[in-house]
Amino acid sequence: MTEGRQISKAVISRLPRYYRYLGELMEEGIERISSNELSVRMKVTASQIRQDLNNFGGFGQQGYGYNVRYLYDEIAKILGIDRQHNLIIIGSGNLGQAIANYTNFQKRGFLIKGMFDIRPEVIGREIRGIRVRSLDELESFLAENEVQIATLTIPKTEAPAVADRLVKAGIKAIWNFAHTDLNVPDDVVVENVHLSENLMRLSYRVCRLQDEREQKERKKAERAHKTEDGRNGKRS
Amino acid sequence: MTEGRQISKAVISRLPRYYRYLGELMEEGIERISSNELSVRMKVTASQIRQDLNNFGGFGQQGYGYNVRYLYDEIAKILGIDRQHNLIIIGSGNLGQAIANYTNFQKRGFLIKGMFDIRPEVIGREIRGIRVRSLDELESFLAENEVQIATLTIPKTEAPAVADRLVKAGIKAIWNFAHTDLNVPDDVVVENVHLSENLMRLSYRVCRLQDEREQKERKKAERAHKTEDGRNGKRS
DNA sequence: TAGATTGTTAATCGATTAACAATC
DNA sequence: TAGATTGTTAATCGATTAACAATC
Repeated sequence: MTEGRQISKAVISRLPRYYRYLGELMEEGIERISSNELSVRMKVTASQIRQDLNNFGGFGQQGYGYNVRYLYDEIAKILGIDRQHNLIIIGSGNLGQAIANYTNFQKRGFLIKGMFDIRPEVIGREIRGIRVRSLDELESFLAENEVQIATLTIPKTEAPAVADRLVKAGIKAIWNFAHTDLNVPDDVVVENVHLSENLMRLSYRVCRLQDEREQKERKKAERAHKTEDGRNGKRS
Repeated sequence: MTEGRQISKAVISRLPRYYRYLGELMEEGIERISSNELSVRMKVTASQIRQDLNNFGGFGQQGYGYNVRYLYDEIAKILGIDRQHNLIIIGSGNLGQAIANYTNFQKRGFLIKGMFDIRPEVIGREIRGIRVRSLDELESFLAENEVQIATLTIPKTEAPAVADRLVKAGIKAIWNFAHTDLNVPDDVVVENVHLSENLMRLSYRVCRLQDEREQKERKKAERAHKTEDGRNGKRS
């Protein structure tokens, strides 16, 4: 991995997708692939693939292409999913449970060490063998357990205060599902999953497509109308 | 709204965030705001805000700024969240339930018309007053009900086949939570929420920050070592 | 060796920021 | 009117694509 200059955010956000496709190739038993073949599958340019990968070093071989397994492992290293990440989930509602139940995360080295909630009726319950603790225990738990990542699946009203507590307790990263932005120091990573914003983008695109369809139909109707006129009036 | 040329994806993806901040301003009772004030709150440049908004027309007024309420409503129109969107949820697991239970979506005009599953033990259950139907009923349900959007909260193995059925049944948009890409015709919108990819980006950033910290400490240790040498050896 | 395909430089394209005239 | 702030053009910056020499 070439040290030094910053790698652009756009490149990073594409890496997990490369990783996913390489995983699928491995499942298909494909051992090598050229940037061109991969570009067809992924619907991106071969140039972009080569450019992206060369940010981290030469993983390919001229005249051969890329070794699928090797590239897969290298990307895992870059993304840090070869290491173990300990995480806690704050908010044991449906979303928190969905994450706790998604076994692929544990497979990728993301280990759920604890779950927290403020609702008395859920505290003490077990979800996939993880006990739901009272949020009061947050600080003492973090003092005793090494945890890097906190998942925030709580209402937006509670999120900023909890985020502050997490930062004070030394958490390194927050995976934020609350519908609000969090203010944290520079050395704390926040990755937002704003589902409602995602749904609005979907809405925009649906509406634009609908508008297009309607416009097309209007034009069609207009043309039909003109032909009608032509029939009744004079023809050139 | 100025018709014509395509608006860039980057602009669209920022609109929901503007919308969120404008909503908060309204709650605070703020009636007008300048691009500069807003830029401070949102941590973007004022130039970008003005440039973004002017893609859709002049919503502001020189010497005054923007009327919060007016801008809020205009963005809602652009995003199409002033209209009603009917949706179904396919997969009634934790993630599907989380979406069904998130009342803000209904508030924004996204109405959940039905839920579907293949697991016999959940079919017939009610979630927030919505009955979980067998996936076998999908086509007949869509024939009888006007539904634009389908939310896919099912395993990646099932997703492509279900997506095909949805497209055939005339669905206009898929909100895809399955960890796979879907192949659909051009006139069907897909918005992906790939949580595992999001988590990998988080992992990358955590690791880079950790590496930085470690490097700093190493340098510090080196410096300390040199000083040590200096003490024992000669000083200039 | 010849053919294939990478790694990398150069060219293009698009998005962001700066600047300022228009105007409320 | 003077001051403020937009709308918009121009300048800069960054990301994507094309091209090709290097090399397996």
